[in-house]
Amino acid sequence: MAAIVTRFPPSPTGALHLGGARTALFNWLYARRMGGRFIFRLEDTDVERSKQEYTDSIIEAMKWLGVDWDDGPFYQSKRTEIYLSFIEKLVQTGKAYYCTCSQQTLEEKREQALKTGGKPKYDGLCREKGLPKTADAVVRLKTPLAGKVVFDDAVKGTVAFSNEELDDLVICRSDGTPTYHLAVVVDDITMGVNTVIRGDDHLSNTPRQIHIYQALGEPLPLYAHVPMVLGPDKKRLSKRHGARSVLEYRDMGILPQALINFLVRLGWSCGDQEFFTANELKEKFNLESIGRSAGVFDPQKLLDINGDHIRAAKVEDLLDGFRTFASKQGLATKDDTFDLAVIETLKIRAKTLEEMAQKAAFYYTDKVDYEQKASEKFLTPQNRPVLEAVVEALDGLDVSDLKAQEAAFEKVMEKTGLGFGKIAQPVRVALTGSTASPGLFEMIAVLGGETTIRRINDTIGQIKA
RNA sequence: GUCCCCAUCGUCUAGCCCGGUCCAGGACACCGGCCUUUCACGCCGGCGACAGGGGUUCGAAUCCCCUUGGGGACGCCA
Repeated sequence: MAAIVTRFPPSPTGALHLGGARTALFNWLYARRMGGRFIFRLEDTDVERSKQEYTDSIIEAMKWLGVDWDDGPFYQSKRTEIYLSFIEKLVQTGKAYYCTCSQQTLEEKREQALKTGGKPKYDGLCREKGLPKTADAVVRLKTPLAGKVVFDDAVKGTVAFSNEELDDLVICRSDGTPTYHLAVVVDDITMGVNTVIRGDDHLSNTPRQIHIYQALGEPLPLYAHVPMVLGPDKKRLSKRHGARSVLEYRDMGILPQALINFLVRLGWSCGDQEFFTANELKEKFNLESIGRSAGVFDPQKLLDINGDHIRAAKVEDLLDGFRTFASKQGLATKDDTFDLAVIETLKIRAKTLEEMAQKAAFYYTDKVDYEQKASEKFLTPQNRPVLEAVVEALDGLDVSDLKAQEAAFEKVMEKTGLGFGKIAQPVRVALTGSTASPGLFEMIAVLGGETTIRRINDTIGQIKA
């Protein structure tokens, strides 16, 4: 059996969004799983809407996700001659013909047909005219008038379309450029693509493309039409649903492996397993377990799985990302040892890298900002002696020794007659400004004895007697 | 309008192909509780679904039909 060849062919008319990213992932994973090849191609035949900046951002997104391709990127805009030769061949063999119907006439006919409840399809006016090539002529494919197109889709099963539903589609525009259907088919044929995994919005385009394959006498690829990704309102994902671009998720502090995990699990399953690494996916992904119905994108679940991936990651692997977000928030991070220790205390508490950096702010500040509620509740005159006792107990102590810290706090408990919680909270607020933070001992160990004592003394100084 | 696709908890899904082990399992969210120095993590428990109607069958979430609902396509866009 021939090696599997898949491809991801976005059109650079916008950024890479979640739906597209999932399609890319499926194709990539399937090629990897089958030991095949994965091709990356840019369908930029729409000169009006295609932009270089979109191409750049799509590539950036692919790289960020770690989706590597074996061939490409290919640009359709550079392959015009190839398409033209195929179009020529189709005309030559009588499988296609020139058509001079004006766009306006066509548009009117379409509207008329829609109004009277008919099918808005081309009426085949020029089909048998044998028109010569002229400046404003388009080329249309001669679609079979009867019979049906039947194909076995890897996710939808057997799908059939009656040819009577289809019309003679334009394969070459009057300006001489090929249309989408022609270009895709020619590309897939010439690039050896034999497995087409794409959104099921293409399902009804498939019979048209099959006709092109057949007119060319080429074998069909295996089709796998995956269901759409919908927004929370059950509508197709679009700009209205908030953050769309893959890169925006990166900028929110989502880990690429988490986004991959999330996206693949949206529409594909492996029993009850929820957590996957990319490598695991390369071994397990298959076409059979792709679901048949559309799925709603749930940001909450993305956050949750991202938290799982943060927790599963080694602190070293989180370092760069953490620093990016920390500096974005104006934090001056320190040396590796310190920052790594910070991450260690925060990784089970953060759903995103952004959140982690926010929670880390107190580690890097000189002046702690006390939350008003926390301050009112815990930085009270009654707690002043407690804080003084803590300073005394911690003075000169090696705080990296958690056992020693514990012993020191026990001394404070004895001296004040208070439970640990009563002592910990004021200290926590003094150190972080907040009532919620990492564990007291681990935090003090990271901060160091000197900083800890200085902060508590600062606090004591601010408590009104 | 026509054609195509789809239909299990609010959401992602397992189960469906090869009917009985499913008065339907897991996860997110939500609600309790435990753990505990706070928060979080973790653990335990709760809430919560086979769209409706007909068949077929001893028996249907699983097979068939219809209805309804949702999505998609119908371009000299991709």
